[in-house]
Amino acid sequence: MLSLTEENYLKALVQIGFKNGPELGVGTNELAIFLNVKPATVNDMLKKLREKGLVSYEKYGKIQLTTEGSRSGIEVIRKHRLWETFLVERLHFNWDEVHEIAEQLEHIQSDKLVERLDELLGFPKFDPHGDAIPDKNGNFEIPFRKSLSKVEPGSDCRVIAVDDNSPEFLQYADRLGIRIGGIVKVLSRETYDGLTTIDCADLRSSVSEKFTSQIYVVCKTCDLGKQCAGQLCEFNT
Amino acid sequence: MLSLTEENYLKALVQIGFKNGPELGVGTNELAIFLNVKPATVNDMLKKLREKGLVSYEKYGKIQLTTEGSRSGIEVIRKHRLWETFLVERLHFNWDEVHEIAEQLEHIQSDKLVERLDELLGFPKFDPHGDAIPDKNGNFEIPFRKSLSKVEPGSDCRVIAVDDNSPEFLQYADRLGIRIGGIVKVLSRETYDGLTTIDCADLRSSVSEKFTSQIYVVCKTCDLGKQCAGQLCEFNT
DNA sequence: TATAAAAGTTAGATAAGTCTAACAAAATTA
DNA sequence: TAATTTTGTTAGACTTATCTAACTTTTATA
Repeated sequence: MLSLTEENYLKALVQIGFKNGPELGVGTNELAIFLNVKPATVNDMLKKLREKGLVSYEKYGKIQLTTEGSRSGIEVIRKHRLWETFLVERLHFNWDEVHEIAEQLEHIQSDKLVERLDELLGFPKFDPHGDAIPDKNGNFEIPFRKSLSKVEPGSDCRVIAVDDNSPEFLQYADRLGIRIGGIVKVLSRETYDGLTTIDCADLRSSVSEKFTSQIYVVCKTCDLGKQCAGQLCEFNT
Repeated sequence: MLSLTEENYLKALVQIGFKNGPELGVGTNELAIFLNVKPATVNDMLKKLREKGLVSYEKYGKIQLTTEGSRSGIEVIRKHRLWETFLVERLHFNWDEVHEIAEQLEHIQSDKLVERLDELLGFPKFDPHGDAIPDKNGNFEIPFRKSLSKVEPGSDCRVIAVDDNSPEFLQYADRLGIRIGGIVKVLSRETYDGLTTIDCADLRSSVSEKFTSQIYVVCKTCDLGKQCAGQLCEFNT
């Protein structure tokens, strides 16, 4: 049985692995910054997780999840994303309100509860931020996608995910008319600083690269999270 | 902000108050047994709760909840019972499976979540065990009711609540055909040991006083949790 | 390659919630 | 009412997860 804290460490390691590639391993400092604790704290916890067979690492080396550690971390992510989906779809929360609550709900211990929740929601593959929900075996779809910051001016695209779940970011996105499944027209981009002008839901906005890099899109004829059939898709290159 | 442990102490004090009458106060040992910890532990926690203005007690005296402590304890009970109702009504759990999970869910911090859940469920007044669910102001109905162990042989009655939420008890009740809202015919009772013979859902059973004392009923023509109009109700005396 | 910077480790401390063992007060009962 | 039992308290210790400060190893750079 894992403590809440242990679950958070494993979840963090999985999440950092998603970003950097799991084969690279994770450093003590990196994990400390991610979890907002001190490196010394991470070091202590690592010894405990290693004892339990959840991570492998040697002194001054990189941290790697074991199969078991990865399984547990992915399970926490599965629960988080299922609860977020429940909160938005069944309790009518906005997408910027659910992250904090799901941070609590993800630690509820009951396999049966998770399976029933999954069933209630119709076995969703993506959560309200467009992130893939692992199934009960830990498998999930990694859809073809592109960062909005890399889309050629002149293209129309469909938002399928956002990479920042903070209320600040999500409320800003809301104000610009950006939502999962919505169409964004990329009008132009400054070469100097990457500032991009977009049309979205009848609103024209100029947005920073910091912002556009957090948004993932597919071509506008792609279905949610699915690559276009054939070679016609402009994103498929 | 209360810790999970503090919430459990306050909830326990409210629950013991429901049983004994809140005006009596609660002893250190009694609370320790209820929470399955040692009296020394309770003593320490009491000092902390007193510091926070949640309980009042003097050395060697009885513990009393303050208004604020009572409000917090009732809120935890509200959340517990709403989650139990959700688990049974929306996720199709049996009544014997929900207590443990609700023990975890009751500590999720989000007022908005609780209100939305209440709304989703249609502002229920009773949970799957027949216990009253406090509303958002902490008010709840205390229905007129009688213990099955005190019902006169020859009477027909309707089960409205059970006082033991353990899986063992609830599964036993299930096997005998007892459920909230169901009719029980009391056929006879031994004066020696209180053993009662009942008919329920076409099953005849003999059940101990330990068992019948955990079951609350109204007269069979009473609606769930409501006293009969007029003076005709046989329980209304 | 020598040195400075960054990353990682160790030792010792703290707070929350728990325990045991010893003791003190209150309640019961002989 | 005196003795015994029950109830409640205190002191000191343990565990988990965290910290700071000092130190070591690795990496980057001048």
